[in-house]
Amino acid sequence: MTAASIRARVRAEMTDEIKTVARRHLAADGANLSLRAVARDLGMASSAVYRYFASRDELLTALIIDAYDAMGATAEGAEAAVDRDDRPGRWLATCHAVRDWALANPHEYALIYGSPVPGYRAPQATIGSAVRVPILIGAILVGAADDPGDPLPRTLVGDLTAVAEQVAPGATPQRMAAGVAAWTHLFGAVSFELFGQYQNVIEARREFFEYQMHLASATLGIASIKEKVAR
Amino acid sequence: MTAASIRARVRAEMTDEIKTVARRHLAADGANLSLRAVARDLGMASSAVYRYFASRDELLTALIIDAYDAMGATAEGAEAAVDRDDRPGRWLATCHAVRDWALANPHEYALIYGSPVPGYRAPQATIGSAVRVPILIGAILVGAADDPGDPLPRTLVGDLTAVAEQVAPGATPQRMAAGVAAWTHLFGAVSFELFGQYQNVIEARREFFEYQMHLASATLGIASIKEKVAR
DNA sequence: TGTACATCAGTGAACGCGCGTTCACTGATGTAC
DNA sequence: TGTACATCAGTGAACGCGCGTTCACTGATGTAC
Repeated sequence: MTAASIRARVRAEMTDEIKTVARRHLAADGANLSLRAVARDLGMASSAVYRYFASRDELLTALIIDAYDAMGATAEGAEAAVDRDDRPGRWLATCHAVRDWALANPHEYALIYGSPVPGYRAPQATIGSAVRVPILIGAILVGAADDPGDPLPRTLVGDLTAVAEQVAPGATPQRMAAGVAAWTHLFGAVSFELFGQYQNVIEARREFFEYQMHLASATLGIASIKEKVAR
Repeated sequence: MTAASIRARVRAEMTDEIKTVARRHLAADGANLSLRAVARDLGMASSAVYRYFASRDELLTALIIDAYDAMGATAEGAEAAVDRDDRPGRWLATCHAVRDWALANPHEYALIYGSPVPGYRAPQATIGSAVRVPILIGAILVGAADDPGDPLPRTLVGDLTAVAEQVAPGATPQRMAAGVAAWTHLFGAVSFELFGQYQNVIEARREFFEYQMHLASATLGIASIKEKVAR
């Protein structure tokens, strides 16, 4: 029995090692990652990798799930460290955690938020991990003061009620719309920075990001910390 | 002399044909476009393509410039059709033009706004075309009413003054910051829609996009058409 | 505790394919006199 | 208008490389009695 569990642990370690090397290769090859190159780096025959992953796509899927989970965990940790009543603080902490993780792991970020890999279809299994940051944002906006912005058009109420059920039970559809917009803006900003659109445009990247996410929090309707005091 | 110009025209047509076929291939291969496959589709030897493009990268560059120009031209056309005094209308027309073009040409969009192609570095020559939409947005916000949002931190004034000089001479740094934020949000929204992040989240895509860009225009400080009346 | 068998990790060769780029060449089209 | 030469588009073979996946296999490690 111990023997079996040792075998299992060794197997898990080898699996991790393959993923680690594969992550390194993302930098050079992007999403058209080469199994053979990974095996070469590990000093093993390319066929041996098939003991651990049934195909290249399965390895890619594992990397994608790991990336979502790593980003999600970092964001959750940063957000949890902020006073529960300080919604703007929680929002900004989440934003910075996402951006910091992306800057530290640009190729993994590109894997999950870049252009889709041609010929690759993400399986359902990735969703649970992909949704961690959205859920975090949802939690921040539930129960905040009045709905922000102009009223939500009738055509959108259905969609956003459904989203709220999944991600932020109790949020109004209108605030949920602001949440999805803020989520979109957040990842738009990180992608622009990482994908080079700010080159020769913005130098004070972190400051501009913070200012931008501050503007977004106004749209979210949680801009002022005074809300806390007022209650 | 006519003979020479015929030769030049035939050459230009062949160049276009190669690019057209290459654009078709973007769908299948993404940015790791295959010269040989393009040549095969054209019924010519792969070496013949080298009469027209010195390398695969040069073909890619041509496609990138064309894509920026096509998107820029569409956006300019749509924006020009709106009453000059109607800033929100001009902004929304620009947004919809960008989105419509992206939906109609998803792989070209991915080429210019997706993850960078590994090993490819865009030459300076692309900048002029890349900047057409930013310039359009700049023109919309120049001369609008008061600065929107909270004051711009001192650390950002330099960057945004420089941007304004390039893209919207006369705009204040603070409004320019709102402009860059809106630009970021616009392309963030289009990328999320195209890259599949709204799958099973938002069904009424066009309506949500419009609502989102309407929220963004509030941040831009041009939300209300009343501004026009007030003057 | 010792032995027979089953499981598993890893090998190395092979299949069948694709790629970008170069090079010597042919033949048609243009240019200059 | 006719001829000699230069330019250019396109060919086809070759170089040297890489890829994902399969398959029969060896040898070590575990399991059951």
